[in-house]
Amino acid sequence: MTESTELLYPAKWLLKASAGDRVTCELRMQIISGKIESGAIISENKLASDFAVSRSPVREALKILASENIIRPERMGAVVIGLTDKKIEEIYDVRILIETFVYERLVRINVNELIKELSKILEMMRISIKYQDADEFSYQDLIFHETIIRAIDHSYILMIWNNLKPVMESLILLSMRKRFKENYDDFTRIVINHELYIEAIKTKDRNLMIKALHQNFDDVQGKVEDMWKSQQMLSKGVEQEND
Amino acid sequence: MTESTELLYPAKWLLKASAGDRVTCELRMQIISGKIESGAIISENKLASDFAVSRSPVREALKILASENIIRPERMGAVVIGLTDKKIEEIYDVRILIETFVYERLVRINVNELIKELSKILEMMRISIKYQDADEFSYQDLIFHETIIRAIDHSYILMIWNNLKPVMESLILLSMRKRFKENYDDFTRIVINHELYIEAIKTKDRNLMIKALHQNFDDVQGKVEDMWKSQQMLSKGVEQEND
DNA sequence: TTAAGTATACTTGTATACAAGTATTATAAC
DNA sequence: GTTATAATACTTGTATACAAGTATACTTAA
Repeated sequence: MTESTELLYPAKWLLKASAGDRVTCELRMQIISGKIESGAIISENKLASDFAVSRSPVREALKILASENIIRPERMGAVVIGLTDKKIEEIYDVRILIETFVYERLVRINVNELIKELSKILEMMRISIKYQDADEFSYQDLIFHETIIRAIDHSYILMIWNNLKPVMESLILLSMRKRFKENYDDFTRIVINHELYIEAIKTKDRNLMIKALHQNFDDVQGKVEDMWKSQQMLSKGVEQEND
Repeated sequence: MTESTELLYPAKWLLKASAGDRVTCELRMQIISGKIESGAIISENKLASDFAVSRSPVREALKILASENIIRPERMGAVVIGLTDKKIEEIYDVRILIETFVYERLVRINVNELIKELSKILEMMRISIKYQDADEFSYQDLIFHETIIRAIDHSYILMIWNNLKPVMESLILLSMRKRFKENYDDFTRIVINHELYIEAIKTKDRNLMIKALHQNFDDVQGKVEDMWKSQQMLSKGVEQEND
């Protein structure tokens, strides 16, 4: 078995992280990128030796990935589920669901601080694009949406976001890295989309909000799916020649 | 410190469970019931000796309870957050959110099997009431709603439910036990509410669905809150007696 | 009495050891 | 060759040991 020592998850995001977190993030990336294929059976001992850590942090990682539904624990070993097209659509179902809920709350509160914060993040996104830093851009993109969600101070909506976030993060990382290489023009449009977001929140025009939201997701969803499929092909390309 | 050896979580639900699960469920009940008060600081070592297990299953429990937002890990020890009125309202926000989503899907699919399954569960609920088995009733109540959610085969909506479920379970257990003793008549109304649910799904009348849903939750929400507050008082009263 | 520094008793994170159970493989009987 | 049984090499769950870091308390100096 050929083992690539290259890490998929940004190393700088794990500087102060525990071994458990490192294994969790890296293993998640390997599963979602397709480096570890769906259906594969993984065991704690095997992973522990692969990552050169003990079973303790690996157990922690497997518990988390199981709660994210990308692995399924069985009698002996866990089965890798990974992501399907259907599941990616479902993720965006939930994002639209909670962001719609959030917007309904936002129109009833003062959003001045939020607008300022979002503008700042958008500036950061522009810089990330300028320097072609895909990982930083992904980070800011996620923070943008998280900031909106946090604004309504709703612990269980935030909980849903937190449960969704890691898988989203992996997906977006993989997608953005590819787009920076092959579809650099996409990012101009993404920035415009986010400007629309801010405008919709500022004007508190409900219809504009809904429109911006769906426009963003409908657009992004297709893109992310395409990119993800490409990524799947890419990673499988090495060993797969049929079709 | 006075320690009650009485378990809050139904022992029969943990017959084949691991020590980790046992600690998780019991600790969750102790926090939500108020037996362990909000603001209390808990440490792995202390809990391990309290539950007479090693730190391994305790660590597992704390990770889960932290993801449920009822404890907050800090530098040294974790702080008990527990549930506030606001958080209980938020739980029901999310329940309404996802069940509304689920209903929108249900009107587009065949619900014959679902109706049959729900009718069966409702029968079980009636038996539980007849024999005044609060724990069994709570279980069937949760299963009723979970069955509806599972019917649309949506992994991320189900994930939200699964994240919400344990805390819901604890809340409902505490609420139902109290109501069986003090508000036995409530259950007639609960059964009628669930009959309405089934009818709304069967007829696929969207307005009836929404109405049934809100009627059920608005009603239950107030009740659960009241009962929860009473439970808080109750458990604190007992503790004071023991001092 | 007060302030600073050190000793001690905690804490978590990780590695390792052990027990109990399960799947697989090898062996023996037919 | 086929089937039943035993040996084995795995698996997870739990306990324990150890390392590194942090808060607390005590001691000592001024």
